[in-house]
Amino acid sequence: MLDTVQIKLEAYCDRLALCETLEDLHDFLDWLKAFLEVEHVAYHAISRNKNPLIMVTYSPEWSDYYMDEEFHKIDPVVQNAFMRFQPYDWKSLSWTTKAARGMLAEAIDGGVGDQGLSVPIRGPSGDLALFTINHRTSDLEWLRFCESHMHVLLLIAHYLHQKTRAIEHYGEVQSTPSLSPRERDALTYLGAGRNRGQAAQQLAISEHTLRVYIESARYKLGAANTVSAVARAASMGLIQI
Amino acid sequence: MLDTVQIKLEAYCDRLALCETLEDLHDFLDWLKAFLEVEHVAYHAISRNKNPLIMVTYSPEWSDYYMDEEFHKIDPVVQNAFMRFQPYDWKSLSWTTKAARGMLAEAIDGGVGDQGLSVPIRGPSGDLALFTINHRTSDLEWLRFCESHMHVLLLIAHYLHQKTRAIEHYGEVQSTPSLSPRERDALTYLGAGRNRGQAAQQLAISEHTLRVYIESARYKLGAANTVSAVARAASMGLIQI
DNA sequence: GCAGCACTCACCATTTATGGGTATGTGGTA
DNA sequence: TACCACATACCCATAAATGGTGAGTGCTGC
Repeated sequence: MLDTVQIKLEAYCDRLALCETLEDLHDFLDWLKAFLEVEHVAYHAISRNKNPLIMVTYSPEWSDYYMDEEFHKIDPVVQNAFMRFQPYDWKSLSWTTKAARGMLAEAIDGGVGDQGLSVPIRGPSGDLALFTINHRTSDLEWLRFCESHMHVLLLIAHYLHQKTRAIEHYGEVQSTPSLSPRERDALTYLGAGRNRGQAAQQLAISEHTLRVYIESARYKLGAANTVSAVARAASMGLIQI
Repeated sequence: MLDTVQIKLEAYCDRLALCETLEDLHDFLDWLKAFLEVEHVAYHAISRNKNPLIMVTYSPEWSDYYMDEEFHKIDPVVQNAFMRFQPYDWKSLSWTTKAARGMLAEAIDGGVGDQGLSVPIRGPSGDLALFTINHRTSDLEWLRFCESHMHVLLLIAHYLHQKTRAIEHYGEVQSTPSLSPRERDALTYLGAGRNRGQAAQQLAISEHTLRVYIESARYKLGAANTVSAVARAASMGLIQI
């Protein structure tokens, strides 16, 4: 494990720049694992417009078993990704439920190290990814490693996610539609729990007019109904609930 | 303007660590402006549970005018924050609309530099902030500055946002409710545009049962109706649309 | 072991939303 | 200047959601 903070980010970025496909990225993770001198690195991406993307250096057996068992639904590491901003140590998570403890035990049997640090990364439209480093060492040494590498790990996670987005064409496909002010207003009031009558009253327009906005927004968002339209607008950040 | 990449992040973090209130943070921005040797720095935070938080080193006149005119609704810099992952140069934005061009002209009259770089930062629950540096110089010099400081600016933005979240107690106050798996499933299908009958069918449960989940989720989320519940869950990131 | 929570199923009357069609004036953009 | 997107307004038949009430099983943490 590296003892110094001075990991050459240039070397990292240069190596990352060589990647053009997901296979390249997978090779890159192996390289990164050696570069950081940790036992495993992992990258999980969750995006609404794409299938989940998982790239790990864990054994295929453990990965497959993890997915078959749908462990992501109980894994505190994954669950916390939705709530955290700062990178978090696996030891800081709540492993109280029986299912979580069982999974952890199986993971360690499957070759996963007991020390882990996960870096959440967020992009537009609810785009969420998790970059994880995993190792097997003493608590003290791990703590020192994490503290001294925090800056670098944040940047590594950011650039890795950026590269993945570029390869997967995340930015292009999203094409966040632009809603008119009135359409935003309409969806905002509906999202706040008002029904159409109340929303129309608060916007000082007729309910009929309000409906035009809703349907227009629904069309723009490609939503099948009002619920979906409001949900999409909310998750895209087009409206604030 | 600094010519080298070697800004001491330690100095930055040490200075930031001294901040305990929003006033401190405002002073910090002034310090940071001098530290980076740029004309202005700005921080805008948008969170659904909080009032928008704006801290800038622009003149109070321009800031007030900006808010009075609600320029954020037409400002391409702000609008792009919702769609971008990477830091973006103001020149890369679309200034085609008359309103945007007019605002830009007024901004420059108001003391804002013509060169700008904005760094979007995202936290949990749709939490979005924007860290901006602003200057008045040649395109070439600005480009070199931005390229050479990209790493540092990303980290500065991250830590600044982290500090702001800590001071504003973003993470604590939110108290994101925890939905049961079935409740999440129910809201997810509804958010995807299914009606209750379809959602129930896909979950292989009766429509009556589905309703129990919806109402339970609505109660947990404090939502007045289904639309609001789905919208809140979506904007909190509890479900993926 | 018990309390609590998650999950499952059922009915009925009332309120609300939806889909589809049609029309006009205004503002900005190409 | 021609066109397009936006904002405004209306009707009607059908489909869907809501509110209130009740009850049983199984797992889990204290």
